[in-house]
This record gives sequence, C-alpha cells and structure tokens, in this order.
Amino acid sequence: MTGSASIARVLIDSPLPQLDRLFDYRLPAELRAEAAPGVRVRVPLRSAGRIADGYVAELVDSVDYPGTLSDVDSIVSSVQALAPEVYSLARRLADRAAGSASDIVRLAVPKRQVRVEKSWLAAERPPLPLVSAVECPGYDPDALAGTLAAGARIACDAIPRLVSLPGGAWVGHWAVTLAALAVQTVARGASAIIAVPDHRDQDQVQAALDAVIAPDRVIRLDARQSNAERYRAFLDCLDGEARVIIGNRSVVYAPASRLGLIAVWDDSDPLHGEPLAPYVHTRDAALVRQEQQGSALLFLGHTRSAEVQRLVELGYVTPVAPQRAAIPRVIPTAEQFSDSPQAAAARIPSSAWQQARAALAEGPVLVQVARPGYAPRLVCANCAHPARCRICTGPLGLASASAAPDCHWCGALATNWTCAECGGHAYRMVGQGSVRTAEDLGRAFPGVRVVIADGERTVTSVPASPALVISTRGAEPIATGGYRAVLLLDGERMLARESMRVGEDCLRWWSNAAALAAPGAPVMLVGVSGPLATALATWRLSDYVAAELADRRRLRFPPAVRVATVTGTRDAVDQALQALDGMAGVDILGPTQTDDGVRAIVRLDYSSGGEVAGRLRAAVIRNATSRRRRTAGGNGRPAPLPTLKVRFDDPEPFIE
DNA sequence: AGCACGCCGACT
DNA sequence: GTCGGCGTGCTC
Repeated sequence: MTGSASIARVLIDSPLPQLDRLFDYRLPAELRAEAAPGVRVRVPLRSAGRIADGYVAELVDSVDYPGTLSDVDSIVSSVQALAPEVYSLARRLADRAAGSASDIVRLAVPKRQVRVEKSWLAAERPPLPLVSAVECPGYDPDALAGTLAAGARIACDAIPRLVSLPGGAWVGHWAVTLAALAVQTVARGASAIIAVPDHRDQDQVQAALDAVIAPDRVIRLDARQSNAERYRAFLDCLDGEARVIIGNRSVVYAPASRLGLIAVWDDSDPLHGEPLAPYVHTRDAALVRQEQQGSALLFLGHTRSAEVQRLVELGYVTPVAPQRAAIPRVIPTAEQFSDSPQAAAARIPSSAWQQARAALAEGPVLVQVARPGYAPRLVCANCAHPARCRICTGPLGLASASAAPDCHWCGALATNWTCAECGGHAYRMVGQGSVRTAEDLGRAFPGVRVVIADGERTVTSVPASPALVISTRGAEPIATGGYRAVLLLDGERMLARESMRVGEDCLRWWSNAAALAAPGAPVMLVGVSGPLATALATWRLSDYVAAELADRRRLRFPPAVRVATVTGTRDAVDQALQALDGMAGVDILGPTQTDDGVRAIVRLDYSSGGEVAGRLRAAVIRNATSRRRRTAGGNGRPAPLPTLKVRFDDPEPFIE
C-alpha cells in the first residue's frame, strides 16, 4: 500500500489491558515493500528474544514516542487480515465497553491457517458476474429500499407469515426481505452483512438467498464452521467483490468490501449478546460500524427491542412498517379447562381444544411449551421441598416418564433419591415439559402423529399433513404452508421468569411462533391476559415495548440508561468507584458482598458513557499494573481471583 | 504475562 | 563492602 512508510504502529495481540494501545516500530527497509495496514507482524516486546504477534494498524513516517524504536521482526504474510475500518471499529467498541481492542479483534479475525491462506493466495479469482436487483415484497419501495440506499438507519417490522421459495421450501417472510435487500445492495456494487441469532435462522436466509443470487456471491461466517472453513470464508471477504456475508453475531466484524448494508435479524434474541469480553452486543457493534462507515443499517424483527425503540424515539433510527397489515389471528384464551379429561390434563382450555381439533383435520398444529423434558421440576412427595442433586444441589427434573431424575445443572442421574429435608424417597412432578405435554396430547388426540422439537430433538420442518408439533420456544419447526393452528401454552410459566425483560421476551417468543401460522389460522394464547395479551392480539407490539421503555425511564433501568457492573475485591472496586466521584448523570448501587468479593452497579446516562468507560478502564489498568497478588483473608496465600472486572451493558445486571 | 530494575538482609 | 531477596513497573 504505502510501500515506503518507515514506521509501523502495531496493535499487540494480547489480552493485557496495559498493552491495549499502539506500539511504534521501525520498518527495516527490506520489509517496507510488503508492509501494509492490517498485515500480521511479529514484533519484539520489552527485551530481545520476546516476540509478540500483532497487526499493523497504521503506517506513518513520524512518531511522538521519545525513546528509541525497535524494528519490526517480521511480516507474517501479505494478507491484510485486520482491515483499517475493522480496527477503528474494534478500538471504538473497546473504548465504550472499557475493554481491549485486541479482544474484539480476536472475534473479528479468525486464527491464521497457513495452508488455507497459501491456497487462497494462489487461487485464480475471475471477476464474478453482475447481479441484478430483486424486489422486496410487502414494503413501499421508497420507505425501505430507497432509504437503505441513502445510508439510513431503519427499524423495520417483519411481516409475520411464511413464504414458499421456488425450490418448494418455506421460510419466514423476513428471510426473503433480508435476501432481497442484500441483493439490492450487491447489485449496487456494495457488500451486505446479515447477522442472525442462530443457524436455524441462518438456514432460512441462506435458502432465500439461493433463490435470488448466485451462491459464490454469498459467504457464510459462523461459529459452526471449523477454523479452516471460517478462515477460508474470511479470506473470501477480502477479494474486493461485493458480497452477501451471513452469519451469527461476530459476522458484524467481517471485512466486507465497500460495506453497503448491515442487517440484524431479531436483535433482542439473547444469542446476539457476545459472551466473551468485552461483551459487545451485535446491535451496538452494528450501530457503531454504520456510524463509522456510513452504510445503511437495518434492524428487522417481529418485535422491536427496547433498545431500538429508544433509538426510534430519539429519531436516530427510522421506523418502517409493512405496506398492508396482515396480522396473525391471535385469540387470548382464559384457562377454562376442557370437559375432556385428556385435554384438561394437557392444560388445554375448551375453546383452544376445539380449535386444535378442527385444525388437525386440515394440517399440522403447533403447541409451544416453556420447557423440554418430561417434568421440569420435582418436589418431595412428603415435605414438598424441591428435590435437589446430591452432587451439586442443582434442581432435579425428569427427562422422560420412565427415566431416573436428572440434575439440570450437572446432568447427574439421581437414582434412589433421598430428600435432604425429611429423608423421604418419593417425589412428585411439578410442571409439564415438552415430552409430557406430547404424551398428554397424544392421548387427547388419539391417532394423530406427534412430533417433539426441542433443544435435544432438532426438527427444522414438518410437512403439511396433520400432526401435533410440540416445541419449546425458539425451536419451532417450519410447517409447509404454515400451521393450521398455534397453541401458546405456557405463557404463565414464561412470565414467571425472573428477568427485567420477561414481557419483551414473551412477545418475541409468541410473535415468532405466531408468524409460523397459515394465513387466518387461530393462534391461541392460553392463560395470559392484560397488556401483553392485548399487544399480541392487536399486533401493536412496539406500543408495548414503548410503554415498557417508559417504565424503565421512570426506574432508571436499561436501556433508558447504560449500566456497568464492577466486580472484584473490596479495595479494587472501591478504588474504581472513587474514580467516578462527582460525575453528573452517574449513580452507583452497592457495592454488595458476593461469594468471592464485592459487586457494584453503575448507572449512567448515555452521554457520560465515554467518560465513565475511560475512568473505569484506567482503574482496571492501574489494578493490573500495580500492587499485584493481594493476599486473601487469613491464610497468607495469594488470592487467585481477578481483582477488578468491569462489564458494560450486561443484559441482566440485576439478577444474582 | 514475562522480565528488568531497585532497595534491604547474610556473606566470601 | 557486595550478592541476591522478590516487590514494583514497563513493554514502542
């Protein structure tokens, strides 16, 4: 690239917070030709002999550093693995999450595979044929496609129904929407990134894309791939062609050439939350990347997350609705159990039972339940205390009617269980899992085929013939032509979950299932009333989310404000919190005692995010560099705990 | 993380 | 007088 620059500014590949900045190195003359932004390099660190891996972030000719510079040891390969825009994205995201850029780079850039890289460099790549745009059905072209071309930010309501593809497969309408917009982007000569929560969603988009674009324009980049496959796909992003790049959360970091669109499907699905430090959510990465690169940004979902709702209310993101509202026929149903004892056993109210029986004459019926297995929980038949695992004290459940109890936490079988409270040996089942519901319903509808789809039994599709499909939320198969009826059974149990976002979560689970129904098919929401039931029945889902957000504003809960949890030893946490003293728009809950230290929650206005992150980051670095190995309580041995951790935007900061 | 530098106890 | 203990701090 530059070819003659004399100094390389290098990002060291290290998780140490104190190394999270650029280090300057002289480029020996013989390396200057190959040096380019983004190439992997090896550089000496501290003393000769110690060599660290890193990436060239910038090439420059002068430098502020007053000391003498070392030389770059070597350039690993000519591949520009860390695209400059991905580096600035990593830097910005790390700064706003009080984390290291290299932690994000590790998510963005797959590990190098020498063989894969060599064959990729050697391969001939003739230019790909041109792509022609396709229509995006269901939306006003000006509202959606037109605005996307102008580089806007959009929150779009997905159309809640299924579509058949030319090959005969059925997918959600949303997948066709994403495919069409991605193809429009590629037809303009730009690349599109599509981030989906899991592989089942990915398969739908993939199928929708297959119908409208040549497969060599599509790149898969996801966690299911082997390292070699992933690296190969990653390298394919670098060849300058406009592509559709599809994958799960870390696909937002793909080095797309001429990025035109970032699309995120169902951004409130928890799978979009990155479990690795610095825990940056797909949504935030997409927002920052769109801002930096000026691409278009699309959040598509049947429901809108409270986070996106906030951005809509700020005017930062523009809402787009379908042209014509064809919504599922949702029927809230009180729990008046059927006269049929079998239906009552299966918790089916009489009206729902009748609907299901009628629908079963026509085709498949979906029954959504909260939990897999037979009985989710067991209690002592004598004293009613919850049955617990002998080994880890986890709660016990039954996987099938005839199985021995097993532990939800460690999986150990509890044969000859004894109650820890009263010494009794008999247990009683509490609740019904997918398997037990299937048994009960099988009895209630004799002769009907029963399909169980849950985490363990993956079923992606079912034919149009009559069948009862019992599924845990999120694992619903797609039925050819759509389900003739949908029963949402365990609403009450789902709502009992202890989480700040239960309401939103339930709406997402229910609306995603309702979108699998055939046009006009009844969707029976059992045992739930009130605003949630109304929101689903009227399909005014974002009104509910708006009300929810208003509540959170009153309570000063996220996403009305940001939160950062600070954990560690008492001293370290106190010191970190001191750094926030007197900041406006910041308040601190705790610290409170935990198992191995203390924990505080910092609440902050978005406007003070940069300042708070900066100060907490400085505290982490101070803690890592000075006064290491503190001695624990009395035993004089070094405490092995990390003494200070900061986590921004934990989706569940108030649990635990 | 590693590794060097630096300021207090037993020693040819 | 100095050899070396590991607490403290830095890494272009």
